[in-house]
Amino acid sequence: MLDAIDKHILALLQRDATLSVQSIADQVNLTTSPCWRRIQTLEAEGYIQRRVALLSRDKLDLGVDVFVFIRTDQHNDEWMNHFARTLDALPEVVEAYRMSGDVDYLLRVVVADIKAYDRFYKRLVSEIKLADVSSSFAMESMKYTTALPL
Amino acid sequence: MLDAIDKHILALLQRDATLSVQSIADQVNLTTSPCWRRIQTLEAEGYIQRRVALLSRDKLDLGVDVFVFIRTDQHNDEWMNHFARTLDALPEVVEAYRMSGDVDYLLRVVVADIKAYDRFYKRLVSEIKLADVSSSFAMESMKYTTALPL
DNA sequence: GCTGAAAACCTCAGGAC
DNA sequence: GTCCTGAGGTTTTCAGC
Repeated sequence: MLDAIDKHILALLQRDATLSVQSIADQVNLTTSPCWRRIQTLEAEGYIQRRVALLSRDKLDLGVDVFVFIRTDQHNDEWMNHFARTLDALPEVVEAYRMSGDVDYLLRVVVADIKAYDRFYKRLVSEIKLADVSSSFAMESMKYTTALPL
Repeated sequence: MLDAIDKHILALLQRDATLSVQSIADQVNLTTSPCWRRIQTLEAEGYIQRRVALLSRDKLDLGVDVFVFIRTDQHNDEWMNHFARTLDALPEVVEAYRMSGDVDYLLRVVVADIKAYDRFYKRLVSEIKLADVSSSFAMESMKYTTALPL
């Protein structure tokens, strides 16, 4: 299990992975050696999965979020595997969830504009058999964080 | 504007920010100096926003995603600012969008279990006046990536 | 724009307490 | 756990193409 210092280290790293071991050590009141050892352990045990760069949606002209609500009448394994592989292969799909309730799947899709979404949509429905697809556009992203609540 | 090499560099970094300048340079067929300069420029111009560590949902016992669909009858600036600040202050809210269509806002909330969601829900509705809130639980996360389609 | 090399810096691992 | 040390690697700068 994690103690308060480990949690503190994780909280710092999930906000900024460029922090040097030195500055993390300072902030959690440790010297570099034990702090470095803790980070190694957290990485080895899988608490830290990866370190990534977050890019600018604006700069890259990918300003549109579309939520796609999917209903299907297919529930066999073969179809589900095909569906999962198709989603993996589509880079515009940044999130996909199997849902409870009346909607079977929920996707978040990132595209440049409505035309780009239309192209994506056509490709999606051509590759998978879906009973019902409805799309909802986000007007504004108010919050987006990769930081988990610790 | 970005050339193919810049895009390639961004694609590599958004998958793995631990890559050394050396190894990126190799993969895009440059030497370290120009590659390093490009990365600096990409950072300075805001293409690269930040570098973060992604933590394990499983390890941290935060396995549940809840989508919260919100309708409101308040549409004035004051209410919206209060709403935005409240969402910012709630770490369980990892994403929030203002939507088109019949739902006004869509949140993704990360919690440990249903009880934790109930606590979050009570806090949310106690802090903001909302006309209608409906929650939908994800059974399974099929895809989650921070990588943008380039 | 690029190359190549040198300097500065930090990480990483070890030993002593 | 701290403190210190040093090797090794990485980042960064600089002259030259």
